[in-house]
Amino acid sequence: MNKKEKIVQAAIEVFKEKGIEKTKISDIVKLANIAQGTFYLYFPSKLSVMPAIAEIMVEKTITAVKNNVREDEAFFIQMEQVVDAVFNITSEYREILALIYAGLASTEHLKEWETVYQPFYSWISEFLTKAKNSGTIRDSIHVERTSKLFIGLVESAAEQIYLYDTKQDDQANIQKAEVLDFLTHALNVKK
Amino acid sequence: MNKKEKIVQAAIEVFKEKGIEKTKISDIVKLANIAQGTFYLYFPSKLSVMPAIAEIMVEKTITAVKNNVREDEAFFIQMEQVVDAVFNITSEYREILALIYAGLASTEHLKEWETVYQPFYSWISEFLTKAKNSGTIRDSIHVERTSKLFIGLVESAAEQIYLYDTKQDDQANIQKAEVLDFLTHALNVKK
Amino acid sequence: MNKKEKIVQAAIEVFKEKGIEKTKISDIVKLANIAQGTFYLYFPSKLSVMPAIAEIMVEKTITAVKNNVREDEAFFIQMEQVVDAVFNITSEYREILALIYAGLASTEHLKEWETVYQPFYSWISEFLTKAKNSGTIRDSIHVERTSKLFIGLVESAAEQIYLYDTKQDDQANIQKAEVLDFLTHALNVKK
Amino acid sequence: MNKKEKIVQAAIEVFKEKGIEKTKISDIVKLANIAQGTFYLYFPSKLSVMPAIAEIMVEKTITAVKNNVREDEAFFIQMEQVVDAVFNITSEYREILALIYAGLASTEHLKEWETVYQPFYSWISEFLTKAKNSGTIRDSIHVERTSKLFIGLVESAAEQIYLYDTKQDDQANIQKAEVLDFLTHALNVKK
DNA sequence: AATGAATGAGGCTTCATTCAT
DNA sequence: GATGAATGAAGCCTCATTCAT
Repeated sequence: MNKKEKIVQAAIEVFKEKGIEKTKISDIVKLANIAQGTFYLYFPSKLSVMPAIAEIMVEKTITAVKNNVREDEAFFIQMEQVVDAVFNITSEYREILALIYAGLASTEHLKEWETVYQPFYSWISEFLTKAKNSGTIRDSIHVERTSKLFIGLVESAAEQIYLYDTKQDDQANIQKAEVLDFLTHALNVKK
Repeated sequence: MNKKEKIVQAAIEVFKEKGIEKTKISDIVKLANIAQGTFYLYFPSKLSVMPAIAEIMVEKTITAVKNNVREDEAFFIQMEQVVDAVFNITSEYREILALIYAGLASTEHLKEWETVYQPFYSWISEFLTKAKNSGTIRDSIHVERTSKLFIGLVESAAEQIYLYDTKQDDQANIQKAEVLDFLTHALNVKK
Repeated sequence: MNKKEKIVQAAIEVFKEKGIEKTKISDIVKLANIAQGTFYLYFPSKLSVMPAIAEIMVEKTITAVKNNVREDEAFFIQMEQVVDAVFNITSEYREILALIYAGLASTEHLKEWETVYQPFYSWISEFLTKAKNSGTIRDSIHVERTSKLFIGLVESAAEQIYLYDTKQDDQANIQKAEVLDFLTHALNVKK
Repeated sequence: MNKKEKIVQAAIEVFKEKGIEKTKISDIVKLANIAQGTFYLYFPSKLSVMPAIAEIMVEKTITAVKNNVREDEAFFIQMEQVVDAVFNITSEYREILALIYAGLASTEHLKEWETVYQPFYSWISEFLTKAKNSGTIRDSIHVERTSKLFIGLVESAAEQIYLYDTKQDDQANIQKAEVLDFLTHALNVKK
């Protein structure tokens, strides 16, 4: 692994562990096993690592979704699998997700966010397009715009559970079911 | 205005201007026109001001929603008015909202978030309950849980436009229409 | 003594001792017996102390000259006393003088130099005016401009001895005599 | 051009641009278009380049003086030509001259200064010797010592104009005339 | 000889926090 | 309660120097 990747990986770990505010650059380089000065060859500041981290997280999310969705299943089941995957990722990486919002929000990197998310939007768009073409969801769906609402809804639902709630698990299942039901109606899914 | 309020107002301004990470307590006290030491009589740290800010913002949101919704209108129209209000608030206070997420996320104050949001959830819950009782939306709706999805959906949609997008206005209207349509189906709204 | 003066005095000492390049701000504050952070309440950097030091040095020079010149002596003798005073100051504070040149030269403070020197120019101007009025020096002398040449000549002569030469003392006396002779002719001094 | 010369030339440029204190070795090698490590094959430190620069400047000065002085002119005219040449050099290279003083002053290289200047002193000595032998200047002149005063006077006069003054040109001519007059009397020049 | 990525010691600077007034 | 000058711990960041290629 090259030094830049090492830094990003280490930053993810440390941010997760201590939070952004309390993370020192010395923590990152220690974990990355490189010299303090080397950090500055690749990033000008602690926060400038955030977009790189965000990119990786979106990649992870897309990969998880792809891996979780069975090609041969019905749309409704696949939708459930998407929701499951997003909930799982949110659960596993909630600290990092929270800090991505924080990190991107507290800097000028905000504008990069949409770009980073684009591949996920695209995947969901195509997912919806197929269902729309096969008549599984209502024909009035605008797939691009709905893909953003879809992701926004599922992620905010997952965050409500994992980021802000202390309780979990059973709550998560209820919330998932609710989201699915909500989506089923919203998209007018034929089962 | 008493000193505590002065601090909160100044903190909102400065956070908005410079972001949380880069805001110094000295910036806040300078704008609040009080002495450095006075800050510590009211708050133990920079981030401990966040819940107070969040509270104000949720109050603003609820007030805006209440003021925007006409009692005598049909549910569908009212729903549109709710969406409008949330979009407006998000547009007007997007920096502060972003920093609230950032500020709460980057601290231990996260758990206070749900508490702070509770009044808004309650209001939407009641709003849905009335519609459910009058048969305007499908009977299978679980009002408490759906209120959270409802708010999560609308806010994430608004954020997609105002926080991350550069373009606006026309985009906003399209997004609003999309959200309404999405909700109409999700809730099975009878017009 | 207030903190600012303390810093200037300490800076003179430390610069003298270690040179500018090798002086750390921590050295200055240690000697001034103040906290590291206090330094920055008064000066933004190590070099920004230089003009304050230069001012003090010019003051010292003027004082030394004034104290060394006997009111009741002939102009030629007084001129000798002036040269003596400048040579003495240069000898005693050669490191500081060298670093003033260095410090002012290596920054943007260069322009302040003339302002700082003005009082010395004025004193010599008046000194020459009296001699000119009493017919002791040639009438064609332009006192303001000549005062600058006078000081430039004497100081560069003194620097040649004390700043750059390793040998001293006997050299100094020869140089002084030479300067005096040079000036005597330049000004056409009647003894 | 070999690497060593490249370094010296680049150092002159960068020192001129940013001042000594703020110049990094990385700046020099960047401009010299060589690798960081290569610098150390030729110089042990940033300041050790200074004597090489000083030498070049003195060479430039002597060359300028030699080129400007017409063999067949009267001493007084030649003296004017010397003053002109020194003023011109000071005007053209004032930043470098300032940094030479600064650079040599702030190190242990100070002692090398006199050595570097020796050729210029020698040239002026000989210049004065000829005038003395031909009876053009007073017989009491000690040529070696006077050469140093001569140079010191003219350079300090030029520096007062070009290093520290903002105004120029017309000022320069007045100052030159004053210096000439001063010297004429000091040396008792017969026209 | 030349390179330039990597190093890490150490100086710079900030800024939360204190406390005498 | 209010003040704000002073503090100094702590982290940032630079940049001279090295060394494997």
